[in-house]
Amino acid sequence: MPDFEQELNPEQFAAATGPDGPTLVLAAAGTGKTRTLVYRVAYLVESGVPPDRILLLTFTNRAAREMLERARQVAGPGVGNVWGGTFHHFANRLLRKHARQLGYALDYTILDRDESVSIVKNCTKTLGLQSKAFPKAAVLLGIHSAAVNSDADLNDIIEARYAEHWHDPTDILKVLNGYTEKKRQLNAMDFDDLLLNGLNLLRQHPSIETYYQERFLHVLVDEYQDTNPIQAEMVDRLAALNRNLLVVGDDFQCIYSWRGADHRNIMSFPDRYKDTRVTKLETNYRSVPEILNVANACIARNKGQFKKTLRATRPAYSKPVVVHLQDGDRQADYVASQIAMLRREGYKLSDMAILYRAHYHALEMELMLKRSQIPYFMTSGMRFFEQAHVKDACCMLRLYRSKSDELAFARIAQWLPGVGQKTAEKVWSKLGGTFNATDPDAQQFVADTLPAAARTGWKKIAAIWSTAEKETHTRVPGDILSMFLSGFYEAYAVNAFDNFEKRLEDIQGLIQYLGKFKDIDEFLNEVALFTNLDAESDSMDETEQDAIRLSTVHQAKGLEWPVVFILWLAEGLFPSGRSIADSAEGELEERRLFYVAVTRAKDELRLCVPAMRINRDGSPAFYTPSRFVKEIPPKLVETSKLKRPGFY
DNA sequence: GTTTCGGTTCTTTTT
DNA sequence: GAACCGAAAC
Repeated sequence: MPDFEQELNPEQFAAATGPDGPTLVLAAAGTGKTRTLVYRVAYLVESGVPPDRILLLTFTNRAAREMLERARQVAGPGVGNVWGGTFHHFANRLLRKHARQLGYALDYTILDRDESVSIVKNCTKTLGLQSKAFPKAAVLLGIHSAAVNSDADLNDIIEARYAEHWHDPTDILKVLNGYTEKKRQLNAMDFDDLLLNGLNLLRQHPSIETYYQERFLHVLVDEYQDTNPIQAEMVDRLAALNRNLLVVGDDFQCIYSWRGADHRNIMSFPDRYKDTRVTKLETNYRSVPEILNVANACIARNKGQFKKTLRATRPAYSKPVVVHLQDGDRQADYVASQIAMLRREGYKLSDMAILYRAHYHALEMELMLKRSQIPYFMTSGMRFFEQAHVKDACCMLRLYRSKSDELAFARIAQWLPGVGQKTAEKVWSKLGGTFNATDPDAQQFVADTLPAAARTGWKKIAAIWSTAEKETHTRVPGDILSMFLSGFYEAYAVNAFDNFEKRLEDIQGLIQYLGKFKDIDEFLNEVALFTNLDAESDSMDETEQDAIRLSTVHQAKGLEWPVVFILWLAEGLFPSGRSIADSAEGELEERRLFYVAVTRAKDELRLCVPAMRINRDGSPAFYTPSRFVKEIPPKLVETSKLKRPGFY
């Protein structure tokens, strides 16, 4: 039995070893929130709670994995049976078991963004509504998603968004109803459906709800400030019987309200659970006091929050530096030279991170790192599993395992010359909506139905499934993809992509990655939910090299580095122009985002304030410094103006 | 009727 | 880069 009292500070100890019942842990940044959760899980297991009756909901799958790994080190191997993961992941797990109750087949597919967009586009076209004046598919999906995630009425959302440019909601509703129907027909769910259906399972089927209420003796929720109403209701329902609900969060760090997160969930928690024990974690172990001073000054401007003040434990070090720069290139120069300097001081590249508001803000920085041959990791805007070639490979597996995956069929068919969307649709309807990839007759039928130019290619693809089926007892999942590469895709990729080498390497990486799964189905059931961070921490790259991290602030949530650079602190960029235009709430959330960025840093913080940016068309745009920089009391930072490159 | 190709436009944040 | 649109090519 570990000595909890010795390994935790009094605040953490109280939270980790507290009695049953509703508990709210207000954990300011860097106060050992993860540590507390880890020890709470370990404590529960040590106290005799069966691990598989504990549910730990986290913001990323990686966070759950890391916490459970650490808890295992404290409390032993049994911890591995704790249910852990994101809300989407958990809902998926329930639905893979019970989706029939809601009218889905259990092998439903999960639609990613692109697939959702193209379905909505088709609906718009079918209804004859496409025009310049009609909202684009992505916008429609945004409305739909906002309605689902904030548990609001579509009409209200439409009214709020189109207060100025009024759209008749009937057409929008028509399209979105079409989208819903099509998803049903495809036996598919989008990300929002996972959450909503997961909740509906509990709402509509008392026996299922009771089963899980009894099953989970303890429910723990991380990053509770970023839950939306759907997620909050799901948690409330799951914990309703045993009432052993422990939520951890920091209202200062609520940065996802744009996707329905409502920090009122955390604010009102003590009201909803009258006997809540509230523990505050305010002792910060992460950052030097100079950084905390900046963070505290920043967040003090946001009113209406739980009062928390970060208390420093580390000795004084040096003040964060505000650097005024001419433009993005100078900014990149500056950061590169600082990296070199800090490395000479003994920091590793993996001790440093470069954070920014939006992916495209990293452009000059990335080029500079490439030129200087400084290795970097970047979770780019495009996710690994959303890239065309990776989806191609996945569809190959999907159609092998499913007889009704229209989307996978259509994707595969369109690799073939002379086949586009229409032809793919026709063949699929002639198949009667079902296709068995390993059935020679079905393969032949498709060959006969396709245009002549497509037949050679089709036979190559079909042969892969047949071979896989025949030799399946000796083969691991990745082997199908190896055959796919050599038997078809390499030749295809060379003609289809200019950077085909990179893409083929990615598929090789995917083949490696598949080795982690029991079988193809286990992989396919969850692939749509994998994020870059998940894939990365599973080290898809076999080379674990020292590299600097480039990331959006959102993706940096929960992480920390000794050295942090924040780029593009200019009005309109960070804070983002769109956000502050949207509503008064926008500025508050941007400020919380800045707070999150600042509190990632342990030792060194550099705030970069460029004055100019070259637009895409080559014209210059001039910027004033970010309000968040101007708000910092001058005595809390060092300020330097860099005029000429080379003199840092 | 479909597919393919080439030129144009625009980047918030993500499960 | 990649999504969109219009026009050429099949």
